[in-house]
Amino acid sequence: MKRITVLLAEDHEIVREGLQQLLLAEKDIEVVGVAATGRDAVTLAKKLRPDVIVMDIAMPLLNGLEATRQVRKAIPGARVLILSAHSDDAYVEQATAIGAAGFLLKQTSSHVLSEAIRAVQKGNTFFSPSITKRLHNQKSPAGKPPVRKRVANLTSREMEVLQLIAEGEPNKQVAGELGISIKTVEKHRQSLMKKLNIHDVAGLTRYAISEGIIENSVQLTVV
Amino acid sequence: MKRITVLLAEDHEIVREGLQQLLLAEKDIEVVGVAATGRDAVTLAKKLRPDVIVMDIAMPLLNGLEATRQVRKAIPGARVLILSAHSDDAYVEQATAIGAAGFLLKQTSSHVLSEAIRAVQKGNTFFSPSITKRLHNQKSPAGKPPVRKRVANLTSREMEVLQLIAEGEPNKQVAGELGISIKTVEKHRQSLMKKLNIHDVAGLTRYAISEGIIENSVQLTVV
DNA sequence: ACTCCCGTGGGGTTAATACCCCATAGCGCC
DNA sequence: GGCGCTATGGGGTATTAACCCCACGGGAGT
Repeated sequence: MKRITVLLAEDHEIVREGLQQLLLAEKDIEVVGVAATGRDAVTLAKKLRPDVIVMDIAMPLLNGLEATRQVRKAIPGARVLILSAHSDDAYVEQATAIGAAGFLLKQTSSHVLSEAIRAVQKGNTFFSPSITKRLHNQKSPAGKPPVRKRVANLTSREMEVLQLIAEGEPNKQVAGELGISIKTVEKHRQSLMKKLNIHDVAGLTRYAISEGIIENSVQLTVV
Repeated sequence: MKRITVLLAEDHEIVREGLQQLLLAEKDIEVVGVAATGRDAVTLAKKLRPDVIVMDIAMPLLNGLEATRQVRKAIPGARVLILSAHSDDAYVEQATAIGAAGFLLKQTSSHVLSEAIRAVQKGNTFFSPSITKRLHNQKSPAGKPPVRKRVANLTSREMEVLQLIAEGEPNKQVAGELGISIKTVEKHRQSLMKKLNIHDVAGLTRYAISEGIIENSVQLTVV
């Protein structure tokens, strides 16, 4: 029997290994890779080509939604199952917009995880029951649902840079992690500042938090 | 052999069951109860009297720190191991102040969890390495109380400056509004950076938001 | 009385940022 | 083919931030 290969992207190691342990009990599922950042998730997804990618949203360096976008750009058929602690409408909406195959809340029962993975692998979609319910409630045909367009008109690269800025990284470090020159980072920085009409780091950080690009109070003090 | 009895308090079911699965592999540890809210944790702790309580901070109804306080009030000898995604100094300080036996970050390796449980059960304390390091940097005596200084307690002036920084004002503007010199603003800035162990504007902004010093949702487009 | 801390300022250095100029290459689109 | 956009880089400059040094006066403890 061919087992379903899974890439697990979740930044908290204890949680990640817990999930791995859970999936270990499923005989038809095999975790072939794990990632602690969105960037690693993208890299490993290209390399391993797993059947399903289980992707947490709140991750350092590159958040799960942006990582999903990049993965699906590189591998159009990739099946991504979003795993999130929060069920903000903006998250769900973005997830579906970028072609995520499912959206699972962390507060749902754990045995649902394997079900969702199987469903997604088959080409179906899988959303947490509470989310499905809410989507239906909101599917009012009347008027205009406040469908806020993504995040301004930022490009994928600008979103990446924005996240790293909001996580407190100086341009030099951003450049190193993205493998580009400081000048290019500066360019992206200025572009997104112009687009957002926000011209200081504090404002960008507040924006990133309010848009869910990063979690509130991310402590990245490596020290 | 008497196994160490553990009460697991964590609101996200998937994560909780993952942890449970992890602990299932440890032959000397037995999870005798689980709780999804702080209130349940307190109730179950009184009823089950476990050797160790593993307590997440972010939980509905009653957060983990407050739950810990109540548990230790009812059961003075209770051993509580705090489990948190964030390592804010304020959290750590509060945790030690209310008599938590340990503080574990979710981003530490999972096998540390069982080690920490064993240490705590024996009456020792257990803190994540990175936290220990930081506590030492803040020059606490090597004695029993790991910390006694008010770590995150800023002076009112520092609080003022922090708010203005987080709102995106440069030092010059802050100085103007407070009617003091730029040099003094710089001084306050450095003082609070040292106290919070946060050394960039983005981090200060995140901290200010997480502490409720400024609002998140509002866009302060002063420019 | 004496120390500790707070608030107030000044002097520096080095690094980083915000903002201009410029260019090349690739891509989709009409 | 040209147009717009994206991403990549380089050259500047002026401002700001982060981090040292130093000082003085005034309250609050002990």
